[in-house]
Amino acid sequence: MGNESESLSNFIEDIIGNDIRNNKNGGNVVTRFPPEPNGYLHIGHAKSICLNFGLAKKFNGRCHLRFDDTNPVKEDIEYIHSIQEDVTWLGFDWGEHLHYASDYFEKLYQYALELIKSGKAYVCSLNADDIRKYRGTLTEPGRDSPYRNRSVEENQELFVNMKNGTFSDGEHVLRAKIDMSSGNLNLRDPALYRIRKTSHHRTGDAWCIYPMYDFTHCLSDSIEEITHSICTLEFENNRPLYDWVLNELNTPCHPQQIEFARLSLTHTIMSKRKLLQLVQEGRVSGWDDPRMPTISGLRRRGYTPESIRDFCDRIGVARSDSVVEHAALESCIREDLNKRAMRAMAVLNPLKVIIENYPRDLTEELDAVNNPEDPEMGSRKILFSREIFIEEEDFMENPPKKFFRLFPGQEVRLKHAYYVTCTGFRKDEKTGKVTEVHCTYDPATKGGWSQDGRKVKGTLHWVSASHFTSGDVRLYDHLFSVPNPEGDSSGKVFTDFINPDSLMVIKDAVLEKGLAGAAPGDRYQFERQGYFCADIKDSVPGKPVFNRTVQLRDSWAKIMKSGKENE
RNA sequence: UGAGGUGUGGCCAAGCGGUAAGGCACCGGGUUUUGGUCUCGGUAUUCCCAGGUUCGAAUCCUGGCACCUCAGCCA
Repeated sequence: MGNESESLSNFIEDIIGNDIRNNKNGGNVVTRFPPEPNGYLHIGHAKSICLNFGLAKKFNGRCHLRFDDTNPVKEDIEYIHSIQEDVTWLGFDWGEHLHYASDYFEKLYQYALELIKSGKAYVCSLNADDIRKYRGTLTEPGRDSPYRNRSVEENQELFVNMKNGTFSDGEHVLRAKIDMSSGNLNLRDPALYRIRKTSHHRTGDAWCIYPMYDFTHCLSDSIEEITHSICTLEFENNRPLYDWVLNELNTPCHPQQIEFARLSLTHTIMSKRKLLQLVQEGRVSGWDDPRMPTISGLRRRGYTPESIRDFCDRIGVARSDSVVEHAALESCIREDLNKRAMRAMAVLNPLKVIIENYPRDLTEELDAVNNPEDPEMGSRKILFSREIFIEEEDFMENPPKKFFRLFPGQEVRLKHAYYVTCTGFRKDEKTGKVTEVHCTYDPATKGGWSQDGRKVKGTLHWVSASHFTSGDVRLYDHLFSVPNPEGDSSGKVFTDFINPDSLMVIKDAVLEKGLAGAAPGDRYQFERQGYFCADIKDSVPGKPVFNRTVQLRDSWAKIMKSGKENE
């Protein structure tokens, strides 16, 4: 890894660079990636992972993986496993620094006691509804809770009893005593601890009170001696609270919170809640459905870690809200796979071609280059015979202008094989569908070359009709048919925009024989079509199943499309 | 109408007072046994708007406008 060229520096690197120059934090750089284990990681997280681990690498520091597991009702061990797998797959290593906020529960509890002792926190016995009413609104200040002035002793006793399970959920809450009239609502005596009589996936029933994000995150950062705590823009309003907690308490250090814009991608969604909904409602096959923007979905789709890292590099890091076009992601995987994917021929919608002057009982072995971009990948043998399959769309009875594939009288090249000329075809009288095409071949063009210098405009991929393997091919498209599925202008919800054609399954496609040996996860370019990956769950040698990662650029399709639009 | 942010081509994004990088997308030429790749060229007289400072402003100042975030005992 790491062959990505050093991307242009961003504002965060500038800040850290300055800090190092000023010997802040003794010149150390320690970052962290702090996911909550309540869902699978997605491409937006990849941006954060690349940023945090990338910064650590660039400045010779380290990056921790820390699970922000303070809400047992939403979290699960399954997510802890998947997150570690995904970060590792992306190519990053947290070394010894795998941490859990839950490991700090005791320390956090002591800090809370300290805050109570100094009169900066109190137990509030208002119910959730009343707390909201007392909070005021965006434009009106809030009012002090009637419990705001309980004595330190009373607060201590109450809090200890909260911890001991004396009370039930929602009866009390520990609050910071800050400023009920602050313009920043986060400072209007935010809740620090709540009672939750739920077992935690790691601490079991050891606790019945759980700390809130604002209390936990800054202290966890400080405990781990994080120097730069990087998060997304929506936490900007929480920064004053982050700083308040660290200022009021006696902590190891005071990390600097820096916010950047989260990633949005067109034609998909990034909300974990909505992705979970897609999974739960069975709209997709799971978190790792190849249409999902999750790391596991992209992996199954055939994306490489390198391509995702390159993408994160290209999109940059800034503070303005942005929506990156999905085409930018596709460009990255095409560039990567063009260089490394083995070529193969596969016919998705077969149309039989009979080469009339080719001997009936002859089978030839022909050489096919594995990757024209990389001679070191060598070549393979492919089988040719009198009857072959070509792509249905590569033949037209009445072609439009500039169609240089097969049609009556036209000569084309069969890739790696021969020049053939169409002499006729058969059609189903009822459907009007072409059922077979007849050609003659020129024996002097073996390999696809003509000694007489005769040029041919079209080159088709093909597979011998008596030498092939069959397998299912899954053609994926955008999960959503509109660029911004979140748009609720017309009262529609995101599921209304699900693309009904996001998955098209081709049963028993005609595949070059060698493809029978594809191992799960193997990636190929099917000539003239796109990049495909043998499914890591469903593909087995001998009966392969391929997922289309991305199509090749198709300027012919573009011409046809714009032609239709201009009609 | 409170507080905090952001506005540079279709989409990202550099730029930090010296005369608009780069990528994606798009358009056109060339090469090509993938209508792929590669390659060459084109695409912002202008940086949300209006004033001002300056020899000189996307960069500094003033005033507007637009958009985003915040009223969970979620993170």
